Amino acid sequence: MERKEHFSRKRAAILETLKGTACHPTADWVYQQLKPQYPDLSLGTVYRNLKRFCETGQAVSVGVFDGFEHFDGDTSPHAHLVCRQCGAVMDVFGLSLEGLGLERLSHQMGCQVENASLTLKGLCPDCVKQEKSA
Amino acid sequence: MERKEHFSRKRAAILETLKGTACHPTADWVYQQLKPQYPDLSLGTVYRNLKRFCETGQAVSVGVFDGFEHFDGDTSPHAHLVCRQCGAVMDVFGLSLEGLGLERLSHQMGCQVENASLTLKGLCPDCVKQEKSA
DNA sequence: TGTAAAGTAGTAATCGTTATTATTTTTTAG
DNA sequence: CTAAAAAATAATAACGATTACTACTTTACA
Repeated sequence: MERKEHFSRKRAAILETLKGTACHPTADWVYQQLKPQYPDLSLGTVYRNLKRFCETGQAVSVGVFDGFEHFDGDTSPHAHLVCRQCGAVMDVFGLSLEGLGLERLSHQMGCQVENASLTLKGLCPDCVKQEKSA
Repeated sequence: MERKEHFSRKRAAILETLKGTACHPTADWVYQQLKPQYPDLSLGTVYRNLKRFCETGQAVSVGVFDGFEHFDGDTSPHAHLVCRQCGAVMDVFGLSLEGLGLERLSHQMGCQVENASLTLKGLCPDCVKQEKSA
């Protein structure tokens, strides 16, 4: 009596595209990437599957920036940098939240912390260069 | 030849409401709070002023959760806990990002970090209690 | 293959947010 | 104390990312 997943070709392609990029794409970006290969792909399908991946833990939402939700196929804990100039979202590794004392704090507050996300805002390397040369 | 700000009564009331609550409200929440006292208040005015406060540094956006942008009148650096059960957004003080080495990292990456926000997800104290008693 | 469950395409609907325009409020000059 | 200019607002329409819906297609499995 258990639900059986029908793993479609398009679902696989969406997940593969998400896992294969480091650009933390929006639903529309994934859609545009796959459209040439799957001309009858529907944008709704991309939205539905991205949402599903987040629920099943195969992906995470990085957040909503400038009105667009960005996704990440890398579910390992790491931070992100959002560029205020070009809107790019980049991985930032090497910032461990282990030493912050989250466990002790959640015990003190009486809450339950299941996830911690660190988001930096500023300028990406490319936009830093452009600003210097200007 | 400089622009002069006309500080209206409603703008002051919106900022006061935002500064006077710890609930990290949405635009609509602020609107509902002020509606009894200002019956002709327009929701657009609340949106416009909240956006303006963020631009002028009088407030910050905590992020978009479940489709609603949440604001905070406390611009001092601190983290937030978003409850997945009831949607509440709470302040979390006592988590300093000073020791993470952001400066060294931004120098290594060649980027420019202007802001760092830490957002925790899980259960707020109230929902932890409810879950225990269930 | 055949059948039922799951998935998708195409389109309409939803709804938080923003833009627009006429009107009102605020500032400041005379 | 007026009055004109600048800024702000109310009311409404428009926008656009996301979701819902329905008929059709694909997948899993006997």
